[in-house]
Amino acid sequence: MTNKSLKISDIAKKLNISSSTISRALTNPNLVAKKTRKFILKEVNKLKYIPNIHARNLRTKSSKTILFLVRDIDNQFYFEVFRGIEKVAKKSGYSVLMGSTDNDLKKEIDFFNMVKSNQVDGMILMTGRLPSRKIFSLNELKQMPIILSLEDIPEVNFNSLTIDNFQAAKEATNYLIKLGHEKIAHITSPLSETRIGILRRDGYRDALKKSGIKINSKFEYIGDYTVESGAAACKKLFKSANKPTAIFCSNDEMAYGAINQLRRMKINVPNKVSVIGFDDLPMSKSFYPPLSTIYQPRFLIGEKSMELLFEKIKIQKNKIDNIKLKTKLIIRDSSAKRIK
Amino acid sequence: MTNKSLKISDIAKKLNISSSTISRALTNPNLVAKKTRKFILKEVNKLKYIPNIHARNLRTKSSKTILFLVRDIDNQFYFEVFRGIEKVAKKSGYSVLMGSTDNDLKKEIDFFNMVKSNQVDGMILMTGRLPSRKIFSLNELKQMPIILSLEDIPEVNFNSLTIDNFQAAKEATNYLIKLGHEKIAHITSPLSETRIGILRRDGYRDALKKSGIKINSKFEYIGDYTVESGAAACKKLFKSANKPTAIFCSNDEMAYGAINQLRRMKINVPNKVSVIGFDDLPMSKSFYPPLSTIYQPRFLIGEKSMELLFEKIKIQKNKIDNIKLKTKLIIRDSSAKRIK
DNA sequence: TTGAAAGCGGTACCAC
DNA sequence: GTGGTACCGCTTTCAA
Repeated sequence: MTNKSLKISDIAKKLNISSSTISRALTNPNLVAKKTRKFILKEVNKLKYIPNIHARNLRTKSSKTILFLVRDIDNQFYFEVFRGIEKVAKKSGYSVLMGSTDNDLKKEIDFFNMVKSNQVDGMILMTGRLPSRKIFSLNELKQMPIILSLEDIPEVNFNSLTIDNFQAAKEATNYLIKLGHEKIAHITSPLSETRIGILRRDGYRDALKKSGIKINSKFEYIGDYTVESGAAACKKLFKSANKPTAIFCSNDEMAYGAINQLRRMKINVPNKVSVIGFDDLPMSKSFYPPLSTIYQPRFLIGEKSMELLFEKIKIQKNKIDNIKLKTKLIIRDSSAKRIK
Repeated sequence: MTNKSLKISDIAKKLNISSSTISRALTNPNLVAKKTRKFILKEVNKLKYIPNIHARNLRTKSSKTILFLVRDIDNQFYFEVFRGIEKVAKKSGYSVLMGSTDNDLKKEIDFFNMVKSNQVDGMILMTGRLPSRKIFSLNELKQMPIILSLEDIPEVNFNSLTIDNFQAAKEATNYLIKLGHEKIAHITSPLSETRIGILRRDGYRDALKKSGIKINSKFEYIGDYTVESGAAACKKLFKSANKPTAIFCSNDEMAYGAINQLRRMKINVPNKVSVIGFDDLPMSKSFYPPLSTIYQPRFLIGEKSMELLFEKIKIQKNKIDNIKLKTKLIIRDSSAKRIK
């Protein structure tokens, strides 16, 4: 671990050229005569020089790094989003880091401080919440190079990218109705923390209402996005005398849990009960039965979020247009016509 | 995005105390008189001062950050490992970043350069390979604060932590034999890239041999860790006249694929065919049927890897003891007695 | 226990 | 197009 690491001044001395020129040759090649540049780059490569990033960042007050902050890093959903972000970021020479709050308030504040202290140049937030106003004022937050992605926080009128959750849920429910189902249950997202759950539930309710189906609160089970809650929901729903013939779940994982539980109870999916999810996780197409679900354009979500962030970094304020993306209903084998 | 960010000298001026003392109060409190310290910290908190990490890192030549490098960041396997690493790292005030090579050589070299240039203080490698000797000499690599985790590269005698893959595979196969199976197929890891696949296959073969079962190369299918390859394997295995009654898969995902394919072919698991995986991913216990598999102590793997790394950072050389961890066979519902 | 000052390794301004 | 030099913000000697 001997760290006699090479610096610009070493190369400068060796080549009898000023540090400034070396630096320029490395970061602004077109400011340097072609001949000099070639001469320098040749030596730099030969010596395998690596710039000290801390020195550079200190001087430029920029790290060319952006942070993608999520609630739980192990959720399969995020990776394609990450790749979308990375693709756009890379084009401008930025790297992307992924951070996870794990519902830890302290961690969350640390990440925001990374933005505040310029340790990263910006942040894409998918956690659906902001730190307390006691830590950062709303005004301060709005000034920061941050984009809200997927989970909007409308009260604060922050730059954001969302999908149309209401419409997507409505479409899924309408599809079930078209299949002949009337007793349609819904396993929701956790409803208190984020708005997404409410929007999807309202989409579900709206579809029922518009089709003249009475909303039955017994058919709404408040889930928490886990496989286990999907299973628990089914246990409860099918204990009752009035059993649903279809279930719309607010994410795929709960749909997995629901289907597994139905199987344990010897209730066939989709013949007896249709199940439909939300997200279209990678697993869903190889699940058994392959899961009907709402596809969210994850890669695009990442790309567009990053574009928004770049825009915000550039214009340094909060006045850019927000974006709302469309989803798509994917029909596979977990849903079928109601057999009367 | 106005960045009038506060610095130590600002506080120094305001408090009429030298910057040195402020810095000490923040990083070496016991070098500062209690009274002064309290006075300083009170102001620091009030002003919400955040140290400039680039300046600090530049000065100390250490970032208190370590890198966890994997091949594909979206593999569920890694997260608990990550948490184990993080737990140990945190105790010493270190943060952990996770990086993914995505099989991109350039990316890989970049990550190694992060270590070389002190951008991170060390690295835990789970990619099972080192960059070409043309980029880094073997000697240079060995000097670097890097630990090989899970995927050893024995030719280079690098510090490493592994699990006993041979033994684990043998145990899984023996268990199937004990259930009365003799026609046991094996879906392997990709065999050319890493040693793990070979070790597991050899463990499988050894179990058969020791039980007097003839090794049948037709029963060995070379997989690639994906769900799809598990399904493809089954398609092929069950087209033949000589069908296996049990399958040992080199990871859980291929087991998922195998089970789904068997179901499509109306072959009941576990009544007709037993399937056993390797890894015990979070999904496996809620899979249908719940998957029998080899549990790898992921959290412990993370903790121990980080401890090894700290040791290596401390003693600055490659002479620490390597570690080999034990696995555990988890029996669930995807395996059963052979029905004759 | 505290302060002054040097310096980490780059970049960017200014002059030529 | 190139060089000299100040400076980014922190830590760490050294001296008091």
